[in-house]
Amino acid sequence: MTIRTRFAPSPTGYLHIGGVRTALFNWLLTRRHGGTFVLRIDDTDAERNRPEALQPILDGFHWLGIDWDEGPEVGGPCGPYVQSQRQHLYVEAALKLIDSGHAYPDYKSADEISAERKEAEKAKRNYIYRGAHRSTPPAECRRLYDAQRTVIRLKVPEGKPIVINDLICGKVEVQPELVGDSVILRADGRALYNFATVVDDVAMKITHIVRAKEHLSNTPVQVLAYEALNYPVPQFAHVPVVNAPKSKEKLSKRKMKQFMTDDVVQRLRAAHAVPPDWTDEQIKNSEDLNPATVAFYRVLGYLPAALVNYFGRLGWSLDDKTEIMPLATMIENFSLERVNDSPASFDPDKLLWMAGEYMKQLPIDDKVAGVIPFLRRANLIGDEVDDALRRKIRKVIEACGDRLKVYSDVYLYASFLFRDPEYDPKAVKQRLHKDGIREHLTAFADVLKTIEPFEPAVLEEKLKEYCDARQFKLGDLNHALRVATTGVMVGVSVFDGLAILGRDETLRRIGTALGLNM
RNA sequence: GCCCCCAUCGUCUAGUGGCCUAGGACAUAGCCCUCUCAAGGCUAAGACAGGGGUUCGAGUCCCCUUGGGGGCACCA
Repeated sequence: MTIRTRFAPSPTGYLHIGGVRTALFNWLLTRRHGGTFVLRIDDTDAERNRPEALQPILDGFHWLGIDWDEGPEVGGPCGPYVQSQRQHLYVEAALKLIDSGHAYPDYKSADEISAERKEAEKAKRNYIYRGAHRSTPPAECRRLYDAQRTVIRLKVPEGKPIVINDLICGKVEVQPELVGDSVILRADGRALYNFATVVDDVAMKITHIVRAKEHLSNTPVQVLAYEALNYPVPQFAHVPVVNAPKSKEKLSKRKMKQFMTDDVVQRLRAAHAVPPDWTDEQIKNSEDLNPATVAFYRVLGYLPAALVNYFGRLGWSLDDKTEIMPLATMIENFSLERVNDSPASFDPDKLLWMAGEYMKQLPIDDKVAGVIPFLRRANLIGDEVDDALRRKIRKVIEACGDRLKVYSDVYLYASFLFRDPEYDPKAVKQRLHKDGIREHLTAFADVLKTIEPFEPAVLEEKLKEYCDARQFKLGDLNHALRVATTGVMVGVSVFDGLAILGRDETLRRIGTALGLNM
């Protein structure tokens, strides 16, 4: 039997990290077994559905390299893959259930029910709803419904427990008297999630439903729907939710706000990932560029392979040691048995570490190609990249070395190589206002005029010579050179930096720095 | 309130009754390297929620307690 799985996001405008992890598990399982992965858009709730909200989700998957065999863009034999276009199927199925005695129309108003529910809550009684027509004969139910449309409810059969054999949670039993007769179709014919998803999963021949644990409580109703429709119940695997960092609560945008640091805001601005007139506060409250979304990591220049590896390891493990593994290894070895039973907290620190590991392994040419869009967006380079510029970028990347964990790190370490320094007053005060620095900087500038070739190793040698001869602390002059030429205290090696700047530019900047009145 | 699920270092995890004096990774701290920042090397600190069973033997199986999470919709 070949397996068929699906991921069914609702179009919210962004791809959430928790969703990606679930999608990834589905995808890995499917690729492992050579099955078919279906992407379906669950937009039954019109209020949540914005037409432009789908593309960011598809973009996110494309970027991560998670592809689907059937769904939007690619089509397939079970389409359409958008629930709003399948409404007639849900109506059809619901009517079938009325005729077979598994469902009934219900005329009690939502207000009345919620009032009863509130009352029950107040009295600390459990509220399980059963509609008036649950014992009305099917033909009569149908006559009533045809005469006056209303909501249709699924009739929960009493007597035997509902059993779910979950691939991750094991056997879960629920007593039917604890499950209310839930609405499957609204009066206007729109289906509810619990019903639409079953009808679609049946129509799309889904064999394995891998989804977040929060759906486990919905599952009994869905199982009843399968049984009522007389379809085989698929395999369920409820994966534990992803929690917020160092937290026991589900990951949410609000919980991630603390990771919108000033550094992040600066990078987002530099990359022009947000409108220039936004305030810091607006950026920090952004809906789609939030540390709980995939797009956030994309605009900061995380490598997609690192995200896939990280999320693949969140809640699943290969063995007792392996952290970094090629995608092929993950696919070959993925199994639901090794998915943890308990929730896992998302750890941005570990993700960043992993991003660095992937960046280290990336061939230099790929790094150059990858960093160019980031330089461009920040206006550090223009649209044209000629050979000379490409060589320079290559040198910059080499100089950055392992400092570059994500592409936006280039802003931090190497911006000065593409534009004039922005002198940080603190750096100037600390490094340029020391005793003797001005004199030595001036004198060493004369040395720089004669250095040949103007390359890192030679520069380093000459600086050492200069300092040794005058018994001056090498570090002090070095730091001064850095601040004079870059404006800041952190960056690539001073010698690499000077060599890339070139002699004339280096001397010009030292001159500027010496004239600085800060 | 009711139902369901979960429980190993701060975090991700290994552990499927003896291989466990509980292993690895991130983060943390110290030292080394060093022109800053990274990277790298070495070291340290750090966990079986508690209580009962079962067993020759329990992190591992069972029960209870506690703690946490999710759900109880004409949301998905």
